[in-house]
Amino acid sequence: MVSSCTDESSSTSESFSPPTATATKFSAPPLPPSGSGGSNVVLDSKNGVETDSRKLPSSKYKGVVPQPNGRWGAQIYVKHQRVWLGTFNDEEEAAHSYDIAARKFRGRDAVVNFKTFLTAEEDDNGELCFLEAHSKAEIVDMLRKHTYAEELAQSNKRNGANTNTTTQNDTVLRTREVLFEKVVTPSDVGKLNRLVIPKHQAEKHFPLPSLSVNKGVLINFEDATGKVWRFRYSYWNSSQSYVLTKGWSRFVKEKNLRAGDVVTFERSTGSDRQLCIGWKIRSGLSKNPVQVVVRLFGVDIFNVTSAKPSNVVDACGGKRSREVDMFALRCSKKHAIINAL
DNA sequence: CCGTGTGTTGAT
DNA sequence: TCAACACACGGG
Repeated sequence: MVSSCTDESSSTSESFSPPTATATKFSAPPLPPSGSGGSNVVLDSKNGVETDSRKLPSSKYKGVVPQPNGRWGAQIYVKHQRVWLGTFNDEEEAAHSYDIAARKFRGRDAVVNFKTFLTAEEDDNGELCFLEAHSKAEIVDMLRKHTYAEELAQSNKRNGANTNTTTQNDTVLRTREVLFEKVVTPSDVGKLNRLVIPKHQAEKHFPLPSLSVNKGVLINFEDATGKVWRFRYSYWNSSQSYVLTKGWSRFVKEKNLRAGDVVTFERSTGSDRQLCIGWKIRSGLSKNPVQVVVRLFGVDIFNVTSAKPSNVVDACGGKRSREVDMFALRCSKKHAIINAL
């Protein structure tokens, strides 16, 4: 079940910026009175040592931290930054959430609290694919909202119901007609948060209803992972150009698009005629050589051009691999690295 | 008012 | 990376 996911661990930087929500639905916890209040000091009967009761009990689980109200928080560190995974009533629940995140962020070999669920081959596959099929941000969001189990179950349910094909290989069956491609410019991936669509292509494939010319319309595009991207599409009189605006920068960020990369606009040939969007690293500069550009914090460190014929590095809707970042992780000072190179 | 989750620090 | 700790912030 190779499915469409290529990139080993996939994904890069994503924004995990859920609103500072409160405990979300779930069952209201019958909280123990625990030290929400006073600054009492308790005497430990065994050794007569003073123990401050305010001190929170540490968890035996990795990635789990105590909360002042007796609940447990889960967190994982990625690229020197903490990613908050939510708060939970049970220590174990928090630990499990950490495990899931660890697998998503660090792959199947991640060190986790409960080895159990990551050994099986068959049963586990469903979860592996599920993890593959969702972005890190989505997984984190599910964990924080305590909806992971539910969504996983639903996903499995869907797959189980469809006996017609293999597991998740509908992406293989789904054929797409390429409408056009664009080599993105620096400004397409810059701070302008817009992608200019060549006029000819725009008018040919994305005609704007005359009424909407000014306000623009929202268009959904599905990427190779099945994720749907919604962009505002409109015409800018000032520059007399068609552009994708709102939502575009998210795509650039998640896919880590760089100037020179190619964005592909496709349309499903199926009955749904779903619009799709794909991307590849650099265009076939010259026919075939594969170009491996190693970038560190946006700086091209080196640039290997192999003799291998296989054309463009297709990102498969996944995300640009980040070997370099893996390396970078080990160093604390960005500039130190750059200078060192 | 209360809990979450961030800011921060020090240790591994 | 990681957990401990303090507490600012935001929801109710």
